[in-house]
Amino acid sequence: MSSEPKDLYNHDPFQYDRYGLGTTSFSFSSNTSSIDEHKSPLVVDPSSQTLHGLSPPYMSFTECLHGSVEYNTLATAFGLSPSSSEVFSSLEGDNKTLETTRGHVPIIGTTTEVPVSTNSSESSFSTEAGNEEYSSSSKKESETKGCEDGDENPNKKVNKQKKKVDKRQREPRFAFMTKSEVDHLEDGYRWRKYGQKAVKNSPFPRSYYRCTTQKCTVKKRVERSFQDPSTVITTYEGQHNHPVPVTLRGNATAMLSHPMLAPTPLAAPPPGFPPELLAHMMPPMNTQHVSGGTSSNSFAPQPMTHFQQQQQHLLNDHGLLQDLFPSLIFKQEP
DNA sequence: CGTGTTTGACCAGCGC
DNA sequence: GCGCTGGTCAAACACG
Repeated sequence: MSSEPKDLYNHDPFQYDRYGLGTTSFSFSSNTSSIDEHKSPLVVDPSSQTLHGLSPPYMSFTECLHGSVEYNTLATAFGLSPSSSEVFSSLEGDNKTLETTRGHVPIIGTTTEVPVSTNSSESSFSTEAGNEEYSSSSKKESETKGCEDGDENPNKKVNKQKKKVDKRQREPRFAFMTKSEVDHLEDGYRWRKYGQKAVKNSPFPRSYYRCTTQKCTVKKRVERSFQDPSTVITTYEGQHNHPVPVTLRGNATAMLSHPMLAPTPLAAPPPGFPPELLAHMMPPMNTQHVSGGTSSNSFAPQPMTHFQQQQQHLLNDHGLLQDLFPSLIFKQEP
């Protein structure tokens, strides 16, 4: 952790791991139609302590995942299984570190020690299921529509804001936590910071970023856990509708950053999934140990797009991932 | 000059 | 209704 942030910033997330700084926790959070817009999917961090197995209440879950990132484990993690819910529901009482005033998203699963690097990576997944339709309860949107047709609103700000809001749709959100001294982790995409706000009960501000690619509405929030300042919580919202900018040092990050490289048979993270997370997810994802269990998994089976299939095919055929991450375990073939 | 950051202001939603 | 907070805007600014 004594490395220089600047240096780190210029490296891809995988290198964080190599440098021993990339302990990452993840939290998926697809919006549900029932989720209020203000129910931030932000990870409610059980804190790194939990993730590090220092907190007894969560040990069972961690234990269960520890050393065995079975696919069904992930399935459980993503599947809103009762056990998981129980585990993390307790977090709410214990720790409101990252709980927003408008709501929070419990972490419903964890996985640890994905063999990405020599360092153990510890991850936690969280999701709120479903995201098919945008709840009409979104006041912003409804209002926008209401004002859309006839407004020569003198207030330009309001006008533009409404326009933007009008475009806004229910986007899948997910978050992950990373042990890093760098706030804004390089994930392959180009981001433009459009805001920063002080976070209640936290000395660390929250930064708002937007993908700079035209037509891409993906946003992300970055904040630092005040309980564990070494932990950065990044929340992504939306899906990239474009490839990763090619300028990316030509490394694996660029490829893995591709929005379409995230799909998995069971628990597909939203497209636009950060490579950092993918680095952790890939192995289990490619593992075909899909336990039949969680068919009710609400996070699941996003049908692959044509492009996704192409990418998947490419990876499988040429073993690109294996080449890039020889340390990863791929069980794609029997 | 283009791109990205900073920062104060504004708006909307929620809880009391 | 009011205050608080999250989220966003946009002008000013910085930088290569």
